Amino acid sequence: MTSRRISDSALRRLSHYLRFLESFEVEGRATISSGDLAERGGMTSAQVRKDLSLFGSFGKRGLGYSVPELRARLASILGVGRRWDVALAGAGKLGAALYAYDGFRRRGFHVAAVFDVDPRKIGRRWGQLQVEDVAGLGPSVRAKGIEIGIVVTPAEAAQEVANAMVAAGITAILNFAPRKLVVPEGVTLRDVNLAIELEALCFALTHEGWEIGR
Amino acid sequence: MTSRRISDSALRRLSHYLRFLESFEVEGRATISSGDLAERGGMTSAQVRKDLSLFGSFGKRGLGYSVPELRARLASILGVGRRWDVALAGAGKLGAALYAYDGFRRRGFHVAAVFDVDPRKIGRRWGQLQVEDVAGLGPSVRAKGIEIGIVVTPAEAAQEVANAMVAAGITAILNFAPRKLVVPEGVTLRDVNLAIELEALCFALTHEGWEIGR
DNA sequence: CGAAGCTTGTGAAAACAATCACAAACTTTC
DNA sequence: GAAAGTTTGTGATTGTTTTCACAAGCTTCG
Repeated sequence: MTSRRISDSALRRLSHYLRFLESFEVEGRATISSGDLAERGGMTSAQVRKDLSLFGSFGKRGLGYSVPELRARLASILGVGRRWDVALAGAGKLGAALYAYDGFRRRGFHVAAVFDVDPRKIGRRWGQLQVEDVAGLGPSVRAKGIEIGIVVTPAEAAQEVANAMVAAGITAILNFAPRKLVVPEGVTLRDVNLAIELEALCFALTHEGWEIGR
Repeated sequence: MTSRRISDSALRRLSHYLRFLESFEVEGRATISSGDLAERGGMTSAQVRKDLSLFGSFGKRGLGYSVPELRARLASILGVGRRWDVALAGAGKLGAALYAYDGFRRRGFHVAAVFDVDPRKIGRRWGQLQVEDVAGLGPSVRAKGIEIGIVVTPAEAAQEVANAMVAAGITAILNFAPRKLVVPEGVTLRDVNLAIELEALCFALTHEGWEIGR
């Protein structure tokens, strides 16, 4: 196992490149230069090339990159070519919004199970699914071979739910609860904290003239 | 105004410190050291001190920081002491979830207007509010003195809505649409792109042994 | 084919961010 | 009130990420 490392910013940029390439492909473009990609995303061409060079050399000097090839390579690098089954913990409004979010489906993310503690919610139909009791998260996740968990519970319940996910073999968690979760080594955790994003906006409004870096 | 600069990571950490201090204050703690804060947030004490020192010296050597004082200082630095009025563009499921999200309200963010293009949605009651026609965004935002915009439209509509917000004088935008928005100098834009977060998880699942930095 | 024109891939340099380490200043203890 | 113990604030150092800059390789054109 060659243990290497990529910065979060670089990883995000790869996702952006993929999106740009998809739209360029729809427009029927055959090749594209690092400069074009950079312009589209507001970065520099050197950065695009450095990012891509982390994973090999896909371009042709004098010509650029083949749009379909690079798109396929990026998809494969990011691991989005296939369907990923996702478990949603928390059948509230945010959970429902994510469940219905078309962008996920289009990217291959498929909500395969929804859990909640609330007896009034358990058993309700969500499309093809039925909201399950979070007490049965482990067996259900294992049975369905789910690999990704999304935590959309209130802050108080988040850690417990994350523990259950980890115990069920999930090694990738996206957390929306405004609480710092602790997960064991080997489990990838990402946080989306809406309050923090808004606070950054407040900061900008309050400190005109300050620049917020990278 | 001295134009300075703060890194995005440092700004996020300030938000975290604020949250930690609030919970420490509830627990009745009078003072706290940089080491305690660091432990709570999984960073180093030197980092905590460096972050805080960007805005002054609030601590007492040998003792640490006064919890209520530092809490107040951070709130003031971040600009969260007051109420902020927010315009929500997009009355879909995600918009509804954000509207109902209690974490916002508790932090002083108050949705003061909701907009949509869909005639079936326009006019519907959302709590105290009524969904307005996005065509009237400018006047309504101006009349209500709204300073923060949240874009929760489909990708295709996002840029147009952002333009309208900017034209209406909004200088801070939080964008949930999976589309890179272009805003003029002086407007702060932050993106929350759920697909990108999930793709980062896929990357981790696909590349076991790779580390995702900072 | 040879020259002109692009564009990649990548070492080297620069910019930026995190950590170290320690003097200075305070508190507590005896 | 002196000594021991804490903890801050910050220069210096180390580590990471971005940008620069250019040789090498490919395409196009006459």
